[in-house]
Formats: sequence, structure tokens, C-alpha cells
Amino acid sequence: MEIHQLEYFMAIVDTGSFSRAAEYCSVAQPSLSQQIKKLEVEIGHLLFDRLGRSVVLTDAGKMLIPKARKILEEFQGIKTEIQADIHEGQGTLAVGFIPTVSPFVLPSVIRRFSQEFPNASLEVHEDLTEDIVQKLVAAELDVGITSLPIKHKMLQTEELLTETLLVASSSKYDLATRASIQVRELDDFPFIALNEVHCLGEQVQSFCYQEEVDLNIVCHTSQLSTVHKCVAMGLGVSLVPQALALNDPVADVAYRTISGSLPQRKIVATTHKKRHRSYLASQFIQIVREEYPQ
Amino acid sequence: MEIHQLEYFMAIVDTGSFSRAAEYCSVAQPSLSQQIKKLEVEIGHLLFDRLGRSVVLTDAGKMLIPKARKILEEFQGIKTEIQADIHEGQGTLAVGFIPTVSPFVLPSVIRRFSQEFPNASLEVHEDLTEDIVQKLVAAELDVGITSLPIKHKMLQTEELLTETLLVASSSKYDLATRASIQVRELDDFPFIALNEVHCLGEQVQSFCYQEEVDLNIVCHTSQLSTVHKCVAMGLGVSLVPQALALNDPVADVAYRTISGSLPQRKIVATTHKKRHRSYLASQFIQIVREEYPQ
DNA sequence: GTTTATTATAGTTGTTCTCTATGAATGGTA
DNA sequence: TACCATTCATAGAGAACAACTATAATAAAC
Repeated sequence: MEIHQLEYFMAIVDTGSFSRAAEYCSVAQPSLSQQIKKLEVEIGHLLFDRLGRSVVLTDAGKMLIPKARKILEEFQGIKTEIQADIHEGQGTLAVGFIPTVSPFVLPSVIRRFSQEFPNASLEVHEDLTEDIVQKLVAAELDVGITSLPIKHKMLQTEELLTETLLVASSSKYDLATRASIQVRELDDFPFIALNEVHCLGEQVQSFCYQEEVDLNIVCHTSQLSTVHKCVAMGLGVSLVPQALALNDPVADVAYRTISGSLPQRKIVATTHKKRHRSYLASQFIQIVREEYPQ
Repeated sequence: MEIHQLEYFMAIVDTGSFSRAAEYCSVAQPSLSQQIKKLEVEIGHLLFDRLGRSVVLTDAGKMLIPKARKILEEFQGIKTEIQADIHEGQGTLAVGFIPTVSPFVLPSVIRRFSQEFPNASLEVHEDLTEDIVQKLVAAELDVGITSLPIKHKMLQTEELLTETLLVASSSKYDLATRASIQVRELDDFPFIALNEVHCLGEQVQSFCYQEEVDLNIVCHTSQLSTVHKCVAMGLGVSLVPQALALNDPVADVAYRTISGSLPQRKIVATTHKKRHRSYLASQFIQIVREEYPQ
């Protein structure tokens, strides 16, 4: 049973004749006769009685009408419905954020995305870079908001912004009031370090290694907010993302730029090279770009 | 867009791979790839992202799933549903009776038919032979219960029974008590004639013409029941179908057989030669055969 | 790096749908 | 009655399309 056979059938029903139906369907009349015959054989009943001058439906034919009409309508609808669904932002989107980014952007991004695409279903994961990479490769995530470097050969990155790392220091230390801060000076103060499972922790460490600064680490913690609190309590200084300073500034803490070689991280949208980037994904990335505190 | 394309699509969705889907559908994998590509082109969106090792649905693909599933289910159902409908007596049947038959058979036939085929839709027409013939030819009726002759070359008849016409006479006339009645004797009594628009009226007339009986007609009426009442009132005698005597006997009327050449009419089921006789039609004819008073 | 698994591409084969031409039958008309 | 017009069915040729085989390209696993 084929679609065009049902189309021919309904054309005959509507026009009341094989010839007129053939014209309506833009095929030769014998083709139509042949296809109807095939349909009749498959269904096991005659659909029409051929009276020579006219054709009339058999009971089986009458029973086929509503079923054929329904299927044809649905067929008709498929293409346009999918276009419409995509156009009106239907769809699902699974995104991942690294924990050193999500607190500052997730709330506003989710709010805007939900407003702009109320029909979409958004699924947000907060994971370490490694897990995000793995999920992107496995297509469990559509977009990952991470920081460079992303090394997997199946993934591609699109730069969103370059975020400066600021020295955060409570007023307890004179760093907070220094006119300019050199990297080398960091080892004069106790340092609150983020655990290296975070890419940010790794980045700070490698930055200091490059700059030949031997940090005086007094505390390792696995959450950036804990680092922040420790700094606020005057337990030490740290290097924190600019977004933290912009988003959650604490009264007694100064956020200062380092002179000379600037510690930075690149925030990127990571996607699978081989996967088609959906409209929702593109829009989501654009929203992150716009909502990222700068 | 074709059915098999949707089948291939769903097979890939279910198996998670082109290769496994190809095996499942018993086609070569390239055929499947090709058909999916055609489907994607027609819909205007990729349905799957090919990641090499695995394939994952795009948004468009996800949207297609419920629609494809629905259509395939309906397609699956069509054939069996029509078989089932026919088997359980679904369908419509339009039948016609001539007025000189319907009073005696219609009620019991309709009752039995409705009991045996509660899902069927029965449409009963009561018409003169001429109209029944015309409607049968135009396929407005499926079966006509008429009396011979039926002359139209597009129609065929199936004999149900041969019905004897009886002399009906009230006790007012000695016909009622005569041991045997000869045709010739009919002209000794006033005769109540049925109008010749009825085939029965025509048949009585031609019978008498053949037998060279010159009827003494005192009344023409267009309803058999009126004839009957006139006879009961003693206005005259008449020739009436046996079924009338069996079904609606009146106390003071005798129904006698004519000796010698017997006036008869053949009751037949008339159908269109070129039309398929439906199960319901066959069953209906059988019911009429069984329920006809004899 | 090699192997295995998977999809895409190319070219050929085979099926099937469509077409033209013609036949058969009905219904109306001279 | 005979003829003409209309309509559906049949037959055979051609075209379109889907299937196949073989092979390439790619990614994941060892």
C-alpha cells in the first residue's frame, strides 16, 4: 500500500470517475486503474464497482474513505508542521556549564531563553570540563559552555569572550590598595587555591608556573564560592574570574588587575563537529554571549 | 515522502544505527541511507547527525518521530480494520421493495436483519418496480425485492419464490364456498382491481387477458390493502397474493385457489449485474427468502 | 598504527510506475 | 438498430526509482 494509491483512490472518490481523477492527479488513466487494482488486491476487496459509465463505491471502498483521508491529511501536515515547530522554537536543547561559569550566567541565560523560547525544553547540566566533553561527544549535550583548552578532535569551539582573572584580596592585605600589582608579588600572600579538577584551578596553576610564581597555598577548595568566602574572611588572596567580581562583589574585598602579563581564560561554546547546530543551539549561544557579565 | 521512508526512519530510531535498521528492514544499508537522504531533502532538515560510530536525532528528527509512528500505525491498521469491519457486518445496504410485497415481509425482515447485523446501516425504499429498476441501475439501491418480469439488461434476478394468487371473496358470494373455482367464473362477480402502476395489477390483467376472462371491474384502487378492505366489505372479489392471505387474513373472507391454470407471480431479488454483491446484500436476500410468508 | 565498525558514494541491475495505443462495454442519438 | 461518444481495462514499451555490490571515508577500540 502506497501513499499515491490512496491519493488516486480519494481522487476517484471526489471526482466520481477514473478519467477525471487521472486528470486531477496528472497521470494517465491506465496508471491510475493499475494502482487501484493493486490496492484492491492488497486489501482483498474491490473498492469500486465499475459500471462502465460510472463507478460506485463498494462497502470496502466506503470504509477506506475516512482512513485514507486521515492518513493523507497527516502526510500533508508533516512537512509544514516540522517547519512550523522549528520556526516557533519547538525542540529540546541540552547544555552544559562548567561550575566556575554557571553561577554568574546560568540564571539570566535561563530566564531569557525561557522567555524567548517558551516552547523549547531546556536541560542544563553543570559538570566539569571533562564530563562536558564526554557528553558532547556522546551527543548527550548539544552545547557546552566551557573554557579553553578543549582538546577533543570531534569537538569545535566558538569563542564567546576572554575573561580576565582578577586578584581578589580583602582589605586585610595591602594588595587591596596597591596602585599596581605585579605577578611576582602574589607569593608574598597566602593563596586560596581552587581544586585542579576545575579547569580554572588548573589555569591558575599553569599561569603561575609560567610566570615562575611559587604560590603560597594555604587552602585548596573545590568550589569557587568557598574561595571567595575565604578571601572575604581574609584567609588569603586568590585569582578569580572577572564575572565573579561583577556579579557577586563582596564589600570588604578588592578586585584588582595584574599589571604585565594578564591572566585570562577564554570562554567558549563547545559543540560537536559532526552535529548539525540547531536553531535553538545557535540562539542559546548568542544569549550566553550577551548575558555574560562584562 | 513515502511510507517505506518512514519505516526506514523509525527503524533507525529504534535500532540506533543505519546498519542494524537495514538488517531489520531486510534491505542493503546504502538503500536505506539513500532513502533517508531523500526524506531529509524533502523535509528540508537533517533528521540524523552522523557521528561515524553512532547516529543521533536532530530536533527535526525528534519531531518526526510521533508523526511517523502515528502514520505507520494507521497504515498497519487499514487492511485488517476493513477486513474486521466487513466481517462484523459493518456497512450500508439500500434495498427496495414493491408495495405489494413490503407489507408482508418488511417488518419481519427488518427485525431479523437488525438483530443479526446491528452494526449495519439499512435503508429501505418502497417503490414501484419501475423506480426500483431505475435506482438499481443508478446504484442508489443495492437490492430490489420485486416480481418478474425485470427487463433491464444491466440487472439480474435471483428467484426467491413463486407466489400463488388466490381468489379473495367474502361470504356474500358463493365463490367462497365453491368446491373448485375455474378462471372463467371470475367474470360472474364484481372485481376489485389493483391499479396497473403496480406490477401485480398488470399481472392480474394480463393473466385474465390470456385466460380470456373479461373481468367485471367495479373499482380500481392503488393500494392492495384497499382492495382487501373492499373485498371484506363484499364489494366484489379479487386476486390477491398468497402472502396477504397468510399474513393479514380477514374473518369473513375466503382465499381460494383457482383450479386449472394457476395465477402466479415470481418474487425475485434484483441486483446490478456489474456490481459486486456485498456480504450484507447476500445475507439480506437470504433473510427475505426465509421470512417470506409461505 | 592497525583493526573493526559504521555510513557515504558510485555504478549496475531490477522492479515498478507511467505512458501510448488499443480493446471492450455502456449510454445516448440519429 | 446502428452509430458515436465516453469510460475503464489491457498490453507492451519506456522511464524512473529503489535496490544491490563494491568500495571509500571516517571514527572508535585495541
